[in-house]
Amino acid sequence: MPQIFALADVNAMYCACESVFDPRLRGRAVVVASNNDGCAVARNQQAKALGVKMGQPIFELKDLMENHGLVVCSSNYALYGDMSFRFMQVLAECAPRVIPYSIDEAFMDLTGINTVVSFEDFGVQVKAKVAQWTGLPICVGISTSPTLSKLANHGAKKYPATKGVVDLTDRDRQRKLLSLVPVSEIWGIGSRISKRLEELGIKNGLQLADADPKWIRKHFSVVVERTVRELNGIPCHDDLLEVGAAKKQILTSKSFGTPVTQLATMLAAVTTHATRAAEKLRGERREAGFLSVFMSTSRYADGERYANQQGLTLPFPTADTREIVRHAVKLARTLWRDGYRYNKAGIMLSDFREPGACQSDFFNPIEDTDRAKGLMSTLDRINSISGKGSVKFGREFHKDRSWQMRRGNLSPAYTTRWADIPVVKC
DNA sequence: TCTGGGGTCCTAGGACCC
DNA sequence: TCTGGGGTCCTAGGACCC
Repeated sequence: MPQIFALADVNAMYCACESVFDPRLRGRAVVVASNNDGCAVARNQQAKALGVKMGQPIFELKDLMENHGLVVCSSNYALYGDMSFRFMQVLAECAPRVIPYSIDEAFMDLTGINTVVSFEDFGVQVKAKVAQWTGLPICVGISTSPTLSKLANHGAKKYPATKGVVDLTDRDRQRKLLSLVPVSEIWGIGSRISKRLEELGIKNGLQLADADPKWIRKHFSVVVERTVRELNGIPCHDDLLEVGAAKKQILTSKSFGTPVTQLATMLAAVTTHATRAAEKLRGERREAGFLSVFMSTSRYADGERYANQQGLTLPFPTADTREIVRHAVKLARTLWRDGYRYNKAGIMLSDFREPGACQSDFFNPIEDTDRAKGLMSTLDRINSISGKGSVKFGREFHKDRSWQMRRGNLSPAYTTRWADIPVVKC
Protein backbone atom coordinates (compact mmCIF):
# COMPACT_ATOMS: atom_id res chain seq x y z
CA MET A 1 0.00 0.00 0.00
CA PRO A 2 1.54 3.34 -0.98
CA GLN A 3 2.20 5.85 1.74
CA ILE A 4 -0.16 8.84 1.62
CA PHE A 5 0.56 12.24 3.10
CA ALA A 6 -1.76 15.15 3.75
CA LEU A 7 -0.67 18.69 4.43
CA ALA A 8 -3.10 20.91 6.33
CA ASP A 9 -2.20 24.55 6.42
CA VAL A 10 -4.00 27.62 7.80
CA ASN A 11 -4.60 30.39 5.25
CA ALA A 12 -2.77 33.56 6.30
CA MET A 13 -2.59 32.19 9.84
CA TYR A 14 -1.74 35.34 11.78
CA CYS A 15 -4.36 37.44 9.99
CA ALA A 16 -6.92 34.68 10.52
CA CYS A 17 -6.21 34.57 14.28
CA GLU A 18 -6.76 38.33 14.53
CA SER A 19 -10.01 38.10 12.55
CA VAL A 20 -11.44 35.24 14.61
CA PHE A 21 -11.66 37.49 17.67
CA ASP A 22 -12.25 40.85 16.05
CA PRO A 23 -15.26 40.79 13.71
CA ARG A 24 -14.51 44.32 12.56
CA LEU A 25 -11.55 42.91 10.61
CA ARG A 26 -13.63 40.51 8.54
CA GLY A 27 -13.77 41.44 4.90
CA ARG A 28 -11.04 44.04 5.35
CA ALA A 29 -7.44 43.98 4.20
CA VAL A 30 -5.31 42.88 7.16
CA VAL A 31 -1.55 42.68 7.60
CA VAL A 32 0.37 41.40 10.61
CA ALA A 33 3.71 43.08 11.26
CA SER A 34 6.96 41.51 12.45
CA ASN A 35 8.53 42.41 15.76
CA ASN A 36 8.98 46.14 16.24
CA ASP A 37 6.19 46.62 13.70
CA GLY A 38 8.99 46.42 11.15
CA CYS A 39 7.64 44.67 8.09
CA ALA A 40 4.67 42.63 6.88
CA VAL A 41 4.96 38.93 7.74
CA ALA A 42 1.38 37.90 7.02
CA ARG A 43 -1.27 39.33 4.76
CA ASN A 44 -4.77 38.18 3.93
CA GLN A 45 -6.31 37.90 0.47
CA GLN A 46 -7.60 41.48 0.49
CA ALA A 47 -4.21 42.83 1.53
CA LYS A 48 -2.55 40.88 -1.27
CA ALA A 49 -5.09 42.38 -3.67
CA LEU A 50 -4.01 45.84 -2.51
CA GLY A 51 -0.48 44.89 -3.53
CA VAL A 52 1.14 44.45 -0.12
CA LYS A 53 4.29 42.36 -0.53
CA MET A 54 5.67 39.77 1.86
CA GLY A 55 8.36 41.46 3.96
CA GLN A 56 7.40 44.95 2.87
CA PRO A 57 8.32 47.63 5.44
CA ILE A 58 5.29 48.89 7.35
CA PHE A 59 6.23 52.54 6.85
CA GLU A 60 5.66 52.04 3.13
CA LEU A 61 2.04 51.05 3.76
CA LYS A 62 0.95 54.38 5.19
CA ASP A 63 -1.08 55.39 2.14
CA LEU A 64 -2.92 52.07 2.04
CA MET A 65 -3.75 52.40 5.74
CA GLU A 66 -5.03 55.94 5.44
CA ASN A 67 -6.85 55.71 2.14
CA HIS A 68 -7.71 52.08 1.50
CA GLY A 69 -8.72 50.75 4.89
CA LEU A 70 -5.70 48.48 5.37
CA VAL A 71 -5.39 47.34 9.00
CA VAL A 72 -1.93 46.61 10.45
CA CYS A 73 -1.77 44.45 13.59
CA SER A 74 1.34 44.02 15.72
CA SER A 75 2.35 40.39 16.07
CA ASN A 76 0.77 38.62 19.02
CA TYR A 77 2.63 35.35 19.38
CA ALA A 78 0.85 34.37 22.59
CA LEU A 79 -2.38 34.29 20.58
CA TYR A 80 -0.96 32.57 17.48
CA GLY A 81 0.86 29.95 19.53
CA ASP A 82 -2.28 29.04 21.43
CA MET A 83 -4.43 28.93 18.30
CA SER A 84 -1.80 26.72 16.67
CA PHE A 85 -2.05 24.32 19.60
CA ARG A 86 -5.84 24.13 19.18
CA PHE A 87 -5.51 23.58 15.43
CA MET A 88 -3.07 20.69 15.97
CA GLN A 89 -5.41 19.16 18.54
CA VAL A 90 -8.26 19.08 16.04
CA LEU A 91 -6.00 17.38 13.48
CA ALA A 92 -5.00 14.82 16.08
CA GLU A 93 -8.71 13.97 16.47
CA CYS A 94 -8.93 13.25 12.75
CA ALA A 95 -5.78 11.35 11.76
CA PRO A 96 -3.78 8.54 13.39
CA ARG A 97 -0.47 10.37 13.01
CA VAL A 98 0.05 14.15 12.90
CA ILE A 99 3.45 15.79 12.52
CA PRO A 100 3.39 19.55 13.20
CA TYR A 101 5.77 21.22 10.79
CA SER A 102 5.42 24.89 11.66
CA ILE A 103 3.08 27.15 13.58
CA ASP A 104 0.43 26.98 10.86
CA GLU A 105 0.84 23.61 9.14
CA ALA A 106 1.11 19.92 9.82
CA PHE A 107 1.58 16.72 7.86
CA MET A 108 -0.74 13.78 8.45
CA ASP A 109 -0.14 10.16 7.60
CA LEU A 110 -3.25 8.96 5.75
CA THR A 111 -1.90 5.63 4.54
CA GLY A 112 -4.79 3.20 4.20
CA ILE A 113 -7.45 5.66 5.33
CA ASN A 114 -9.21 5.41 1.96
CA THR A 115 -10.55 2.00 2.90
CA VAL A 116 -12.89 3.97 5.19
CA VAL A 117 -13.42 7.33 3.49
CA SER A 118 -12.18 8.84 0.23
CA PHE A 119 -9.17 11.13 0.54
CA GLU A 120 -11.14 14.07 -0.70
CA ASP A 121 -14.00 13.51 1.77
CA PHE A 122 -11.44 13.19 4.54
CA GLY A 123 -9.99 16.58 3.61
CA VAL A 124 -13.43 18.17 3.49
CA GLN A 125 -14.25 16.82 6.95
CA VAL A 126 -10.98 18.03 8.50
CA LYS A 127 -11.48 21.46 7.01
CA ALA A 128 -15.01 21.69 8.39
CA LYS A 129 -13.98 20.51 11.83
CA VAL A 130 -11.11 22.99 12.10
CA ALA A 131 -13.44 25.79 10.99
CA GLN A 132 -16.07 24.79 13.53
CA TRP A 133 -13.77 24.29 16.50
CA THR A 134 -11.23 27.07 15.98
CA GLY A 135 -12.68 29.47 13.40
CA LEU A 136 -9.55 29.12 11.26
CA PRO A 137 -9.77 28.59 7.47
CA ILE A 138 -7.46 25.86 6.16
CA CYS A 139 -6.51 24.10 2.93
CA VAL A 140 -5.70 20.41 2.64
CA GLY A 141 -3.46 18.78 0.03
CA ILE A 142 -3.14 15.00 -0.26
CA SER A 143 -0.58 13.02 -2.24
CA THR A 144 2.09 10.33 -2.28
CA SER A 145 5.07 12.29 -0.90
CA PRO A 146 5.44 15.32 1.38
CA THR A 147 6.61 17.52 -1.52
CA LEU A 148 3.63 16.48 -3.65
CA SER A 149 1.22 17.09 -0.76
CA LYS A 150 2.71 20.58 -0.53
CA LEU A 151 2.01 20.96 -4.24
CA ALA A 152 -1.55 19.72 -3.75
CA ASN A 153 -2.01 22.26 -0.96
CA HIS A 154 -0.69 24.98 -3.23
CA GLY A 155 -3.31 23.97 -5.81
CA ALA A 156 -6.05 24.00 -3.19
CA LYS A 157 -5.11 27.57 -2.27
CA LYS A 158 -4.73 28.80 -5.81
CA TYR A 159 -7.87 27.38 -7.43
CA PRO A 160 -11.13 28.36 -5.66
CA ALA A 161 -13.03 25.64 -7.54
CA THR A 162 -11.26 23.05 -5.37
CA LYS A 163 -12.96 24.50 -2.27
CA GLY A 164 -9.67 24.18 -0.42
CA VAL A 165 -9.12 20.44 -0.75
CA VAL A 166 -7.08 18.65 -3.43
CA ASP A 167 -6.58 14.89 -3.75
CA LEU A 168 -3.43 14.56 -5.83
CA THR A 169 -2.81 10.84 -5.47
CA ASP A 170 -3.44 10.18 -9.15
CA ARG A 171 -0.25 10.25 -11.28
CA ASP A 172 -1.87 11.97 -14.27
CA ARG A 173 -3.29 14.72 -12.06
CA GLN A 174 0.15 15.15 -10.49
CA ARG A 175 1.75 15.63 -13.89
CA LYS A 176 -0.96 18.01 -15.00
CA LEU A 177 -0.55 20.27 -11.95
CA LEU A 178 3.26 20.03 -12.09
CA SER A 179 3.19 21.29 -15.67
CA LEU A 180 1.23 24.39 -14.57
CA VAL A 181 3.55 25.35 -11.70
CA PRO A 182 6.77 27.35 -12.14
CA VAL A 183 9.76 25.50 -10.73
CA SER A 184 10.29 28.23 -8.11
CA GLU A 185 6.96 27.25 -6.50
CA ILE A 186 8.15 23.73 -5.72
CA TRP A 187 8.88 23.17 -2.04
CA GLY A 188 12.65 23.14 -1.51
CA ILE A 189 13.46 25.14 -4.64
CA GLY A 190 14.32 28.68 -3.60
CA SER A 191 15.27 31.73 -5.63
CA ARG A 192 18.93 30.80 -6.22
CA ILE A 193 18.33 27.27 -7.36
CA SER A 194 15.29 28.11 -9.48
CA LYS A 195 17.33 30.71 -11.31
CA ARG A 196 20.03 28.18 -12.13
CA LEU A 197 17.44 25.57 -13.11
CA GLU A 198 15.76 28.01 -15.47
CA GLU A 199 19.09 28.76 -17.11
CA LEU A 200 19.39 25.04 -17.77
CA GLY A 201 15.95 24.98 -19.38
CA ILE A 202 13.99 23.58 -16.43
CA LYS A 203 11.17 26.03 -16.00
CA ASN A 204 8.19 24.15 -14.57
CA GLY A 205 7.57 21.43 -12.01
CA LEU A 206 7.05 18.72 -14.60
CA GLN A 207 10.41 19.39 -16.26
CA LEU A 208 12.05 19.08 -12.85
CA ALA A 209 10.18 15.85 -12.08
CA ASP A 210 11.38 14.41 -15.40
CA ALA A 211 15.01 15.44 -14.93
CA ASP A 212 17.60 12.71 -14.29
CA PRO A 213 18.24 12.61 -10.52
CA LYS A 214 21.94 11.73 -11.05
CA TRP A 215 22.42 14.71 -13.33
CA ILE A 216 20.62 16.95 -10.81
CA ARG A 217 22.88 15.72 -8.05
CA LYS A 218 25.97 16.47 -10.09
CA HIS A 219 24.88 20.01 -10.91
CA PHE A 220 23.16 20.85 -7.63
CA SER A 221 23.10 18.77 -4.49
CA VAL A 222 21.60 15.78 -2.80
CA VAL A 223 18.84 18.05 -1.50
CA VAL A 224 17.58 18.91 -4.98
CA GLU A 225 17.98 15.29 -6.04
CA ARG A 226 15.64 14.26 -3.23
CA THR A 227 13.11 16.85 -4.39
CA VAL A 228 13.13 15.28 -7.86
CA ARG A 229 12.44 11.86 -6.38
CA GLU A 230 9.69 13.27 -4.18
CA LEU A 231 8.03 14.77 -7.26
CA ASN A 232 7.89 11.24 -8.64
CA GLY A 233 6.08 9.98 -5.57
CA ILE A 234 9.08 8.53 -3.74
CA PRO A 235 9.03 9.87 -0.16
CA CYS A 236 12.51 11.06 0.92
CA HIS A 237 11.67 13.22 3.91
CA ASP A 238 12.02 10.63 6.68
CA ASP A 239 13.88 13.25 8.70
CA LEU A 240 10.82 15.48 8.66
CA LEU A 241 8.47 12.75 9.72
CA GLU A 242 10.32 11.77 12.84
CA VAL A 243 8.04 12.66 15.69
CA GLY A 244 9.46 14.87 18.40
CA ALA A 245 12.86 15.30 16.76
CA ALA A 246 15.14 17.10 19.20
CA LYS A 247 16.28 20.63 18.46
CA LYS A 248 19.91 21.17 17.56
CA GLN A 249 20.22 24.83 18.32
CA ILE A 250 18.32 27.55 20.13
CA LEU A 251 18.51 31.10 18.97
CA THR A 252 17.04 34.17 20.59
CA SER A 253 17.53 37.54 19.06
CA LYS A 254 15.60 40.67 18.25
CA SER A 255 16.27 43.95 16.65
CA PHE A 256 15.99 46.82 19.09
CA GLY A 257 13.05 49.20 19.36
CA THR A 258 15.53 52.08 19.11
CA PRO A 259 19.27 51.81 18.42
CA VAL A 260 21.51 50.97 21.38
CA THR A 261 24.60 53.11 22.04
CA GLN A 262 25.43 52.27 25.68
CA LEU A 263 27.24 49.10 26.77
CA ALA A 264 25.04 48.71 29.88
CA THR A 265 21.91 48.70 27.74
CA MET A 266 23.44 46.10 25.44
CA LEU A 267 24.33 43.91 28.41
CA ALA A 268 20.74 44.15 29.67
CA ALA A 269 19.46 43.01 26.28
CA VAL A 270 21.99 40.16 26.06
CA THR A 271 21.07 39.06 29.60
CA THR A 272 17.40 38.95 28.66
CA HIS A 273 18.12 36.90 25.54
CA ALA A 274 20.41 34.55 27.44
CA THR A 275 17.75 34.07 30.11
CA ARG A 276 15.13 33.32 27.51
CA ALA A 277 17.43 30.89 25.67
CA ALA A 278 18.23 29.05 28.92
CA GLU A 279 14.50 28.70 29.62
CA LYS A 280 13.92 27.24 26.16
CA LEU A 281 16.86 24.89 26.68
CA ARG A 282 15.42 23.57 29.95
CA GLY A 283 12.07 23.20 28.19
CA GLU A 284 13.82 20.83 25.76
CA ARG A 285 15.39 19.00 28.73
CA ARG A 286 18.87 19.55 27.36
CA GLU A 287 22.15 21.11 28.36
CA ALA A 288 24.24 23.18 25.95
CA GLY A 289 27.97 22.77 25.33
CA PHE A 290 28.43 25.78 23.09
CA LEU A 291 27.28 29.38 23.23
CA SER A 292 27.71 32.26 20.88
CA VAL A 293 26.75 35.93 21.00
CA PHE A 294 26.32 38.34 18.10
CA MET A 295 25.59 42.03 17.67
CA SER A 296 25.35 44.32 14.69
CA THR A 297 24.38 47.73 13.39
CA SER A 298 21.61 48.12 10.85
CA ARG A 299 22.09 46.93 7.27
CA TYR A 300 20.16 49.97 6.12
CA ALA A 301 21.80 52.72 8.16
CA ASP A 302 24.34 55.08 6.64
CA GLY A 303 27.95 54.93 7.76
CA GLU A 304 30.28 52.07 8.57
CA ARG A 305 28.59 48.79 9.44
CA TYR A 306 29.73 46.69 12.37
CA ALA A 307 28.64 43.06 12.71
CA ASN A 308 30.45 40.53 14.80
CA GLN A 309 29.95 37.28 16.64
CA GLN A 310 31.96 35.13 18.98
CA GLY A 311 31.47 31.62 20.27
CA LEU A 312 32.68 29.76 23.31
CA THR A 313 32.81 26.12 24.34
CA LEU A 314 31.37 26.05 27.85
CA PRO A 315 33.63 24.58 30.55
CA PHE A 316 30.94 21.93 31.03
CA PRO A 317 27.46 21.53 29.46
CA THR A 318 24.82 23.43 31.37
CA ALA A 319 21.25 24.72 31.36
CA ASP A 320 21.85 27.05 34.31
CA THR A 321 20.72 30.58 33.54
CA ARG A 322 23.45 32.06 35.74
CA GLU A 323 26.23 30.26 33.87
CA ILE A 324 24.79 31.05 30.47
CA VAL A 325 24.27 34.72 31.35
CA ARG A 326 27.76 35.01 32.81
CA HIS A 327 29.47 33.71 29.67
CA ALA A 328 27.14 35.61 27.34
CA VAL A 329 27.90 38.90 29.10
CA LYS A 330 31.62 38.16 28.93
CA LEU A 331 31.40 37.58 25.18
CA ALA A 332 29.23 40.66 24.69
CA ARG A 333 31.87 42.81 26.40
CA THR A 334 34.57 41.60 24.05
CA LEU A 335 32.37 42.19 21.01
CA TRP A 336 31.33 45.69 22.03
CA ARG A 337 32.86 48.67 20.22
CA ASP A 338 32.03 52.19 21.30
CA GLY A 339 30.58 54.65 18.82
CA TYR A 340 28.17 52.44 16.91
CA ARG A 341 24.37 52.51 16.85
CA TYR A 342 23.53 48.84 17.35
CA ASN A 343 20.20 47.63 16.04
CA LYS A 344 20.32 43.97 16.93
CA ALA A 345 21.86 41.42 19.27
CA GLY A 346 21.25 37.80 20.08
CA ILE A 347 22.54 34.56 21.46
CA MET A 348 22.72 31.03 20.14
CA LEU A 349 23.06 27.79 22.11
CA SER A 350 24.12 24.51 20.51
CA ASP A 351 25.96 21.21 21.00
CA PHE A 352 23.16 19.79 23.15
CA ARG A 353 23.42 16.81 25.48
CA GLU A 354 21.17 14.99 27.89
CA PRO A 355 21.41 16.47 31.39
CA GLY A 356 24.07 14.70 33.43
CA ALA A 357 25.58 13.02 30.36
CA CYS A 358 28.84 14.80 31.10
CA GLN A 359 30.82 15.02 34.31
CA SER A 360 30.83 18.57 35.61
CA ASP A 361 34.07 20.31 36.40
CA PHE A 362 34.99 19.62 40.00
CA PHE A 363 36.70 22.97 40.47
CA ASN A 364 34.12 25.18 38.83
CA PRO A 365 32.51 27.79 41.11
CA ILE A 366 28.96 26.96 40.03
CA GLU A 367 28.61 23.23 39.82
CA ASP A 368 25.57 21.82 38.10
CA THR A 369 24.49 20.23 41.29
CA ASP A 370 21.02 19.13 42.24
CA ARG A 371 20.68 22.37 44.15
CA ALA A 372 21.33 24.51 41.09
CA LYS A 373 18.91 22.42 39.04
CA GLY A 374 16.31 22.72 41.78
CA LEU A 375 16.71 26.48 41.73
CA MET A 376 16.22 26.62 37.95
CA SER A 377 13.13 24.42 37.95
CA THR A 378 11.64 26.46 40.80
CA LEU A 379 12.29 29.59 38.79
CA ASP A 380 10.62 28.07 35.72
CA ARG A 381 7.64 26.95 37.79
CA ILE A 382 7.09 30.39 39.35
CA ASN A 383 7.32 32.06 35.95
CA SER A 384 4.91 29.60 34.41
CA ILE A 385 2.31 30.04 37.18
CA SER A 386 2.66 33.76 37.83
CA GLY A 387 3.43 34.90 34.31
CA LYS A 388 6.56 35.30 32.25
CA GLY A 389 9.26 37.41 33.88
CA SER A 390 7.79 37.32 37.42
CA VAL A 391 11.23 36.40 38.68
CA LYS A 392 14.15 37.99 36.82
CA PHE A 393 17.88 38.41 37.02
CA GLY A 394 19.39 41.69 38.23
CA ARG A 395 20.87 43.00 35.01
CA GLU A 396 17.51 42.74 33.23
CA PHE A 397 16.30 45.63 35.40
CA HIS A 398 18.53 48.16 33.68
CA LYS A 399 16.65 51.46 33.57
CA ASP A 400 16.97 51.98 29.81
CA ARG A 401 14.16 49.92 28.29
CA SER A 402 14.19 51.60 24.90
CA TRP A 403 15.73 48.55 23.22
CA GLN A 404 12.59 46.53 23.77
CA MET A 405 10.04 45.75 21.12
CA ARG A 406 7.68 48.26 19.67
CA ARG A 407 4.19 46.83 19.28
CA GLY A 408 1.97 49.80 18.60
CA ASN A 409 -1.14 47.88 17.64
CA LEU A 410 -1.18 44.74 19.75
CA SER A 411 -4.37 42.73 20.08
CA PRO A 412 -5.42 41.27 23.46
CA ALA A 413 -4.26 37.80 24.54
CA TYR A 414 -7.80 36.53 23.92
CA THR A 415 -7.11 32.91 24.76
CA THR A 416 -4.25 32.97 27.25
CA ARG A 417 -4.98 35.75 29.76
CA TRP A 418 -8.09 35.77 31.96
CA ALA A 419 -8.53 39.53 31.76
CA ASP A 420 -8.47 39.46 27.95
CA ILE A 421 -11.14 36.84 27.32
CA PRO A 422 -13.75 38.31 24.96
CA VAL A 423 -17.11 39.15 26.53
CA VAL A 424 -20.34 38.81 24.58
CA LYS A 425 -22.92 41.40 25.64
CA CYS A 426 -26.58 40.62 25.09
C1' DT B 1 12.23 58.13 11.78
C1' DC B 2 10.74 53.17 10.53
C1' DT B 3 13.30 47.09 6.75
C1' DG B 4 11.72 40.01 11.42
C1' DG B 5 13.03 35.90 14.01
C1' DG B 6 13.92 31.10 14.39
C1' DG B 7 15.17 27.01 12.48
C1' DT B 8 17.28 22.86 9.28
C1' DC B 9 20.56 20.46 6.26
C1' DC B 10 24.60 20.16 3.27
C1' DT B 11 29.23 21.20 1.52
C1' DA B 12 33.87 22.77 1.25
C1' DG B 13 38.09 23.40 3.24
C1' DG B 14 41.50 23.34 6.96
C1' DA B 15 43.73 20.91 10.80
C1' DC B 16 45.28 16.87 12.31
C1' DC B 17 46.39 11.93 12.44
C1' DC B 18 48.42 7.62 10.74
C1' DT C 1 67.51 14.71 -2.22
C1' DC C 2 63.16 12.45 -2.47
C1' DT C 3 57.78 14.36 0.36
C1' DG C 4 51.30 10.07 -0.40
C1' DG C 5 46.83 9.23 0.44
C1' DG C 6 43.02 8.41 3.21
C1' DG C 7 40.36 9.24 7.16
C1' DT C 8 38.01 12.19 10.83
C1' DC C 9 36.55 16.27 13.06
C1' DC C 10 35.39 21.01 13.13
C1' DT C 11 33.69 25.36 11.38
C1' DA C 12 31.97 28.77 8.24
C1' DG C 13 28.94 29.73 4.91
C1' DG C 14 25.26 28.81 1.57
C1' DA C 15 20.66 27.53 0.61
C1' DC C 16 16.28 26.61 2.03
C1' DC C 17 11.84 26.86 4.94
C1' DC C 18 7.93 29.28 7.60
